Amino acid sequence: MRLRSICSGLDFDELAELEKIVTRETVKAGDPIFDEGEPARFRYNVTSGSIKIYKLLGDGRRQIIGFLFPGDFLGLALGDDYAYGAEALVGSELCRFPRRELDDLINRFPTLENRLLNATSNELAVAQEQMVLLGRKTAKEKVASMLLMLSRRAVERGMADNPVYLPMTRTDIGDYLGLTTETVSRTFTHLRAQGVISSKPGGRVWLDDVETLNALVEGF
Amino acid sequence: MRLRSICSGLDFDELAELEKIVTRETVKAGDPIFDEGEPARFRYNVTSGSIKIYKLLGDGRRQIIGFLFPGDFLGLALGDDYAYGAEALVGSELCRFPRRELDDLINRFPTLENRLLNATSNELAVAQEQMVLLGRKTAKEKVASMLLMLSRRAVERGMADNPVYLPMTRTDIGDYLGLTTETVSRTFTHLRAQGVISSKPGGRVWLDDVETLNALVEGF
DNA sequence: CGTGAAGTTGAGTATGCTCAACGGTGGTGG
DNA sequence: CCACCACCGTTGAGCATACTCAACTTCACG
Repeated sequence: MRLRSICSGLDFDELAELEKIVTRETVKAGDPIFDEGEPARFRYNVTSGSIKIYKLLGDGRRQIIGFLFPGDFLGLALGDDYAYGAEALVGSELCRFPRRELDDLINRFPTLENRLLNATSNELAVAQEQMVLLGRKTAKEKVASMLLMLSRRAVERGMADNPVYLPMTRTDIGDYLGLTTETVSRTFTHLRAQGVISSKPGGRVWLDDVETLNALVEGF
Repeated sequence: MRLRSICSGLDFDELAELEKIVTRETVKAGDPIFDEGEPARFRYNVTSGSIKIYKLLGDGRRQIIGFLFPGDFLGLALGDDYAYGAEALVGSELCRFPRRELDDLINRFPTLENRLLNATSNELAVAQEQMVLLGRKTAKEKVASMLLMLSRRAVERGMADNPVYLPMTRTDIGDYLGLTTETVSRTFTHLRAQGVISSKPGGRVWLDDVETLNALVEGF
C-alpha cells in the first residue's frame, strides 16, 4: 500500500530494489519538508495526508503551485536544487528516496521511467489548466474550479465526491488561486448565500448545486 | 539539423526508425496546427519559426499557455484528445510523428523516453514559474518577466540575447500574461518612458536596463 | 477559560478592465 | 501605382473587480 502508486505494475526485482533505498518519513501539520533553492537530495512519494508546494517572490508574495495527496510525487523536477518549497498541511507520511539512487533505478528500469513520464505529463496538464484559472478566471470561477478539482481528486483516491474536505487555510487558498484571504472569504460567503455550497466547521464543504459550479468552471 | 533536439544522443538504429515515421510540415503565419479537443493523432517537434499554444473558456476567453520555438515538442500530453490548440505565429516548420508509432518507438528505445521525460520535466518547471507570474505579479513585472524569458530562450537557441524579437501581437502577449491588450500597450509605453527598454518597428525590443528588469522579475 | 490564529465583514482605494477614438501599417485590388 | 481597408497598436476617460487596512468574531488548543 505505501508504495502503491510508484510500484504498481513493477515486477519483483524492481520492487525489491526500491525497498532497499526507501526511507519512511512522518511529518506534522505545518512541518516543512524542504525549501525552495535547497539542494535536491531526495525525491518523495506521498503516502498519507496532504502537502502544499509553493514558490516565493523576493518580497514574500507566495504562489502555491499545487496541493499533493497520497500517490503524488514530490521533488521530481530537474536541476540540482528544489524549484519550490514543500510543507505539510496536516500530519502526513512520505516515502523518501535518495535522488541519485532513485535516478539510477529509473535508468535501469524502463517501466519505472515510463511511470514517471506519465506522472509528469499529468502534472503538466494540471499546471496548464491552472494557468487558465490564474490568468483568465474571476474570483467566483476560481473558487468553484478549486472545489470541483478537490472533489475529483478525492474520487480518484477512492473517497466520497461530495463533502469536499479543505485541509488548507483561507490564506493558502488565496495563494493557490491568486487572490487575497479576504476575497476568498467573501467568495465563499457569496456562494453560500446563493445556495451553491454549504459549509460546516472543520473545513468540510457540501457542493449543493454542481450544475452552477460546473458552469462557473467552464466559463459560460 | 531538423531532428536536432529529438535525436541528438540517439544511435543509428533509433534515428533510422524515427526517419521512417516522420513527415515534414510547413505552416504559414496564423495557420492552425490543431485545435483543443481534437483527436490527438500526431505529435510534433518544432524545427523553425514560432508557435503559440492556448486553451479557451466557454465564452471565448483565451489563455496562451506557451510559446514554442525550434527544438520544442508539441502534443506530448496524455489523453486521446489535444488538451490545447496550437497556431503558428510566423511561417514555421514542424516534424510530425504519428502518435501510435512514436509511442511504440518510445517504448522500445529508453534513450528516447529519457529525452522526453527531461523535456516534460522542463516544461513543468516553466509552467510552475508561469503560475507565479499569473497569480502574483503586477502588469509591469509580468511584461519584464516575459522579455527576459524570451531573451533567455533566444540564447538557448544560439541567438543574440539583446534585441528581443516579439513575433506575437499585443493581444497574444495579453492572453499569455493574463492582461488586456490595452494594459500591455500601456506597460510597454511606461517601461519605454522609464528608459528600461526601447523598441523599434518589427517587434524588436532592446533591453536597456537589465538590472531593473531583473528586479521586476524577482519581485523586490 | 484565556490566548492566538483563522475567518468574516466593512469601508475606501487602486490596479487593471471596458468602451471608445484615433493613428499607423501592410496587404489587396482597382 | 496608389487608394482603400482591415488589423494592430496607442491613448484617454470612466469603471469594476479585487486589494488594503481595519475591526470584530469564531475557533482550536492550551
